[in-house]
Amino acid sequence: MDKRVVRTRFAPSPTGFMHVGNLRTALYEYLIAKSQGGQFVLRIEDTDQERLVEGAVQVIYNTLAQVGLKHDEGPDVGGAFGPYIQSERKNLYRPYAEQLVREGKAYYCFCTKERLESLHNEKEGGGYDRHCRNLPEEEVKALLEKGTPYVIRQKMPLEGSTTFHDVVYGDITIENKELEDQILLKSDGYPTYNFANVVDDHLMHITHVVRGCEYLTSTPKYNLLYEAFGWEVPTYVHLPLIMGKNEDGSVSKLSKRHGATGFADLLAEGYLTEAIVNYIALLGWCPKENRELFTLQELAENFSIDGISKSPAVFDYEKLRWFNAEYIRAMAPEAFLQIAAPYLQKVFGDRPYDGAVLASILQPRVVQLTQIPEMLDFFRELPDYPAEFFINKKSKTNLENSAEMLKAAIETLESLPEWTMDSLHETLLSLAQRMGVKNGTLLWPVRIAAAGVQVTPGGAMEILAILGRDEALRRLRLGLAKLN
RNA sequence: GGCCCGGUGGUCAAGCGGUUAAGACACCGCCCUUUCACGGCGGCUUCACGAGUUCGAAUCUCGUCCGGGUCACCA
Repeated sequence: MDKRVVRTRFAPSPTGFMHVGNLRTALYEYLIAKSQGGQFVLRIEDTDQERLVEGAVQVIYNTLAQVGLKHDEGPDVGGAFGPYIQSERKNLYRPYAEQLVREGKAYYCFCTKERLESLHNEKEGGGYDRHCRNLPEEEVKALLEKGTPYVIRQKMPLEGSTTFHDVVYGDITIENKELEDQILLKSDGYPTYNFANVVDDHLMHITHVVRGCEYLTSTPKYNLLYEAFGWEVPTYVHLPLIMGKNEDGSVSKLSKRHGATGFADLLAEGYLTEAIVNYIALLGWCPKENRELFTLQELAENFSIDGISKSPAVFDYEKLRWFNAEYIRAMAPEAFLQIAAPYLQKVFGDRPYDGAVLASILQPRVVQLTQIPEMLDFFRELPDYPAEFFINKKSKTNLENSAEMLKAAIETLESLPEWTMDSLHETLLSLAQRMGVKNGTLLWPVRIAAAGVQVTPGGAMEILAILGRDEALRRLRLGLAKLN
């Protein structure tokens, strides 16, 4: 394999839930690879047999596909370094672990979970006491022959320190005495995440290990493993965490209590895929150029590792909403109507509606698609409203002239040959002119009568157009009746 | 608690020894206007603190404080 080719991997464990933090990691991994003409690999890390979730792998495939993070290799698309699911690689890890045992860099540990637990409870922060680190060879052999369950642990150096380099955080040094003799192979024969990760990243020729910075302090263990095997250490890229704001003003790792944190949750709340991607790309990364709107393609063209920030970023739903609104406004009306269809269905049912007019009033106003039904509810059914709604100071309307306006409007509109935005527009404006009143004086009562609410998306003409002649006229007459 | 990382407005952030310390979101005001939006214009708020180094520090060093992460047969 050509060493110059950048290869990154997204290595999620299938939990059935795509947290935005994970999604951002995947995005950056993709962008780092693609911005340098590299390859992006998907690997499923399902070594925890107790946590398997049905259908979870499919969620990963679907999310990546929907977001547009196309992987070059993976369980579903194949590749030269498969299999890409760790459970299918199970037998491959043991020889590596045993190699380290032979070389004196790892050892069998027969301690029971109970012992470890009590150890944990006894002295706080104690950790494993390396009880089995120096068991006599005969004893190990005897225990092994008896079939005693065991794990394989890595022998950490007792003294000195380990320094590694991270592209975003620089050199980081950790005292070796802080490092626990971590488990490589679990008693069920599966490797631990840490071990499988190193072995697979090496075998799959991953050049850049990109992950959240919660792994920063365990990175020396990785390096020690690479060293033990004599493998080349990858480039580390640790990402700042995404935080959520708590009610008391403090922040902590973004979690459910902060609101929607899953990609699917965000979609259900009416956010667009492109807006989510654009927003999370900017959470912890800043482009050279001072701009914010990027397609995935444009992100790949502009991404560079030195723009990654060191400090944690608070997930701001307000900003996400702004991105969403921007994307909605930028859509072609047809495309907008298509994604809005399920929400429009709630309002109009099977009734036909003028899509063009609807899109024109909705697109500048909708921030989250989920707002649509509420925003348009007055179309579904005319609300019961008080006559006082007709009184508006700025439009110079009162109960008397509102009746007058409605009467005139009804008469004019009844004979309107064509019920379109253009003709409504022209007719109503010229009517106001003829009556010698400002536009608002005529249009306020018309809009109130047509909608039955004081605040509406769009103006009187749009509402009339969408309502259609019969319903529009019916509502205007109802309004007039309210004033007599 | 030990260790690790961070700290520019409420939030995301630019900045890499000399700037009037960008920009965006949010908020406030004005304009536009057919209500609400959109759009336009303007405003508000920031270098955590203290010592150094330097002619000069948001930028470099140290300390303090604050915040976060991590200490599993989870990943």
